[in-house]
Amino acid sequence: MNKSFPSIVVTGATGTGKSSLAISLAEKLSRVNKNSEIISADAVQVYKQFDIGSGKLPESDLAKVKHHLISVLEPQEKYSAGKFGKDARDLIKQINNEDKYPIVVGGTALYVNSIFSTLLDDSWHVLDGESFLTRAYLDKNPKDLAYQNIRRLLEIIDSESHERIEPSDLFRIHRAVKLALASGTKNSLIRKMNIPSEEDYPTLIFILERDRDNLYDLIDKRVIQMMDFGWFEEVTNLIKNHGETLPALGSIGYKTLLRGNPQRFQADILYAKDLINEVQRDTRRFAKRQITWWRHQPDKLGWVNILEVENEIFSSSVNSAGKSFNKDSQNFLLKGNSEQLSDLLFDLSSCFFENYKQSHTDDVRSIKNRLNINSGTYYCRLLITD
RNA sequence: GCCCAGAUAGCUCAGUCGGUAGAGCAGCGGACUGAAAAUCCGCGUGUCGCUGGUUCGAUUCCGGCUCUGGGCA
Repeated sequence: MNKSFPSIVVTGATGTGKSSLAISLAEKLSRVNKNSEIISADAVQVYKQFDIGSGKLPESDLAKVKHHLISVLEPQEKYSAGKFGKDARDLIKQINNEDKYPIVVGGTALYVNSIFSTLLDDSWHVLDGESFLTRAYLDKNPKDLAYQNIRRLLEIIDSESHERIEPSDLFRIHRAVKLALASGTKNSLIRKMNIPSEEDYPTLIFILERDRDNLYDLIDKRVIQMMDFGWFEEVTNLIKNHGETLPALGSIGYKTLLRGNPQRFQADILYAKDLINEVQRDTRRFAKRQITWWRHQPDKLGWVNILEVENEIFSSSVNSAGKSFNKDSQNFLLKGNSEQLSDLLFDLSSCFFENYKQSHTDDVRSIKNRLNINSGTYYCRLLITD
């Protein structure tokens, strides 16, 4: 029997309130004897000691529901979307096997996708950029790291990637070269060999949205709050204990405070304001990138909007909850305040799990038959209005 | 009250010897396949303070008005 492992995902831009919404969802599920556990999909929250700036909820909140993949790595450890995908899939299986319901929560889009979508298969784990060939060629020929040379190298060994990648995107050029050298296979070829695993991981994805002004306002306020909570001291301690080369120190805010002068921050109000403004701006830009991603990603990956498919599973839930939220048929999204949407999340999630449980007895495909649609991934856009 | 300077994009400002305008920052749009809070690409968004005059044509020159700085009283 080819068992599949269903899960709920709560994602969206930073500042939309994913984490607390997920906890309230889990609490509601537990009241009807559906125990759930939360898997964080956040590239910074995985690290210990990155607490304030990564926006981790306080211990008291985290303790309400079992959380995974938060504060599990030492600051100096390396992590990646591929590792996350494997970790998350293992956890989803494990949680399902205990007859519980996994809720994936986080804003790291590639991590979310890596669970059930078209990332590389596990077998490519060996390509960690540490292979013999990679080291032998790239790291011992630093000259070839120079822009022109590495582009030419990519053109020779993988012309398709060379075409596809923006000439100035050194980051991706390096990676394509490393991948090709390490695997002996073209990156572009590997991409074609990807095995989608949606069928094994039927997923209902909630994409949280807010009006732009509202979101930016929340972000600006949250940054100030983080500074009040001692974000600068957090960075200072990280540097003192581990140096300045930690992987997560390159992330938003941390990279700004890394350059900052703590004494001057205390003494010079204008200086402090400049630093804070920069962190706020970077966070806003990040949110904008996330919005762009989630605006287009569902179509690109062929996910199914539950409002566009009037199927028997969701329509009853969507319609019966009609009094507590607004269905915006024009934009295919649901509107409501946090509380209303939390109820809706609960309705749709229990419906999704219930249906799955009934129909997957011996064949994963039966859930599809019942839904009468041909994908394992459904999504729903939720506009939070408070 | 008088004198001087300024008024142009969301902000700071440049510019047009008269032919309806451009930089930085902010912003907006997009990409994204194992570092993704990363990395990269694209886009000026405008009653040139208001109002008369000169002119084929005024944001530009002239007059008046309003506002904002600074100075003198």
